[in-house]
Amino acid sequence: MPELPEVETTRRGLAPHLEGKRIRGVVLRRPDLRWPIPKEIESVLPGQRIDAVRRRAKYLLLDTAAGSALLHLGMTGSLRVLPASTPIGAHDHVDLQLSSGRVMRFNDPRRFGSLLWQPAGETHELLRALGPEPLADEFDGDYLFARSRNRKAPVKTFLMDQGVVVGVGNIYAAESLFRAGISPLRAAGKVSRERYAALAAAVKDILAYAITRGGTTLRDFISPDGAPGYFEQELSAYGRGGQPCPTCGRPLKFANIGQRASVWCGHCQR
DNA sequence: CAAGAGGCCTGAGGGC
DNA sequence: TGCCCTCAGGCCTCTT
Repeated sequence: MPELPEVETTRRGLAPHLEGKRIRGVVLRRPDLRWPIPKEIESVLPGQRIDAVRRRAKYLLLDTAAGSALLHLGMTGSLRVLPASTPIGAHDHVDLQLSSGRVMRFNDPRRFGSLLWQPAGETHELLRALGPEPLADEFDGDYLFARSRNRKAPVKTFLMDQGVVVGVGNIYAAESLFRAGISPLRAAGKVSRERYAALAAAVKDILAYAITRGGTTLRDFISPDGAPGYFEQELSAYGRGGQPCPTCGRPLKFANIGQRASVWCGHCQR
């Protein structure tokens, strides 16, 4: 499930294939993904040149002079750059035909992903309420401390709120809280400034490192070498419920928190 | 405003 | 071997 490192890895894989190329045509095999695909994708995008491939939160933005195509990978979305002759497979919903002769193909079995449009100079509604980027300087312990006062929701839920900070999903929330030694069940408003400093540092370290590993869950990758993500080999908590804590050896606890599967160490995380 | 629940969607995996 | 059920979960939207 793509979180920030996977989306960033995708962006880095796509950029050399897309930047400076022109979009020759768009093929939509369904009229909608999570939301209806806006008409501009077919009426405005063809003929545009892609000036840059950017990432904001878990969205990818393909910038053109007319505006930006917004892509979200949802749970199961993937983007690949392929020879135009590559046969269509199941769940291949969208093609962008490139002036290089290749196509960027959007595959998404569960269709939680989206393809949207943002006119030049405007910010799409869905991007407006997003919190800061976790790797930006403005995201730190003091910020988390200030935002969390009087919040009674579990700190894990708070950390996964995209209005608080973007890009941290279930995997990296579990790993960051483990690293910082904070119980995911603790009320967000009851975590000290010092411990939030440790948490912010853990989020930054883990996300940055996961990016260097190519993310956690990308398998069908778009780069020419087809490299998958390797970070899953280094997960301490996520998906390891019942197994020994890497630090103290006691069995890791497992429960749903905020309707999300959660794993933590009842001894090391308080 | 905050918090919790519902819903979207399909493949994987377990049980029988 | 094959069917059925449950689960996975980002994140928007609705309800309380």
